[in-house]
Amino acid sequence: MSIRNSLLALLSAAPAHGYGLKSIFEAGTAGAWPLNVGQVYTTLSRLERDGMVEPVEDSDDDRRAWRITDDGRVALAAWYEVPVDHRSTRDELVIKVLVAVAAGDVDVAKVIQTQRVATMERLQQYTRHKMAADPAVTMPWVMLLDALILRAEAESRWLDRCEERLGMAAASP
Amino acid sequence: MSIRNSLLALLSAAPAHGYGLKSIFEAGTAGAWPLNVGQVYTTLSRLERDGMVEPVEDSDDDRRAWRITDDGRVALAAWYEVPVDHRSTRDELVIKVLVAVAAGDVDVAKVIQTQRVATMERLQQYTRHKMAADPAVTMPWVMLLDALILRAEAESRWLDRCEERLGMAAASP
DNA sequence: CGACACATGTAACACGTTACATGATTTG
DNA sequence: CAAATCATGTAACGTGTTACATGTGTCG
Repeated sequence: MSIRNSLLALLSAAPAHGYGLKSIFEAGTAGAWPLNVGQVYTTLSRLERDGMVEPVEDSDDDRRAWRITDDGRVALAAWYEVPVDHRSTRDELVIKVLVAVAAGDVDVAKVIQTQRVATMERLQQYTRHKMAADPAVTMPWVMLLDALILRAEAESRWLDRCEERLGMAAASP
Repeated sequence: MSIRNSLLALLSAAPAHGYGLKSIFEAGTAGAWPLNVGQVYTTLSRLERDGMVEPVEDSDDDRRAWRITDDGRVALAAWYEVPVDHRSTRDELVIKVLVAVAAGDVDVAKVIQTQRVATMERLQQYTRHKMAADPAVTMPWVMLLDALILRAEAESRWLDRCEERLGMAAASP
């Protein structure tokens, strides 16, 4: 629902047309998540179907502009008010490790090691980016980097802890 | 693809039937992500269509057991070998905050505050669970708790940092 | 006997993703 | 003029999710 709600959010500030929404979304998320234009149009159709947006008629323009409806604003407010809950989001790394343990026939230590190497490499990349970035750097870009760094650090710590726990379990039956 | 790959992973250890896979998956992920049985059957059909699994014929049993194929093992190995990359996964919280900033007409501080309250509450819950859990507690359950705690801590720190940055930006144009 | 776990499956739909077709406008 | 950007849209498909229909076995 992230894209759906994002479009709604961007339209709440001002009406816009499909292509514009793509640009605003990508700029606002620092280009981290490229958005296929086609998806914007399909998502807008679905939002219209659900009464969340409506076309703005303007005979002088062959582009189709969209406006958020009152129902749309209600849905948007709900998105902002209800906190994100990670328990309900399946985390692929956690699943991968837990399932590897459950399966029993997998070299979990190797999986953890592979992941950690990648995570640490990325962590260095992010840090380098942040250093290189002058204070004049854009807001979304820094905020995104912060998020990636903190997440990578947490992940690295989790991997360490998993290794410990699995080592202990292997030592004592 | 998490469920798809998880089923493949569980079948790599031993053949199993649909209902059994549901149970093993849920036990292996500490009940955190309940799996609708129907989904197991649809996913198995798709895996069969793609040549990843095949039915085990056994006339003595009216249940349908499944076995992983060689192609399935190749796909599974790829899953284990390719590290998870968070840059490609859209993080709903990050999107929400960045989009709120981009939209301009949203009380971002309030969104951050709401999220932080929820995050801190959950953090306490997790910690309590961990304390209550005797050392005899199951492996997947502790590993999952570790993951949730570390993620919540990282999230809380990120929210703090966002608040700071936004405060600074508001102070100096 | 009734409730619950075991067991299989289908139908319908949600969102997300890519590829494709098509054309106007801008800019080097 | 050619290439890039702006601009709209459709078709087809992928995974995930829920609701529904249906039946057997077991245990208190």
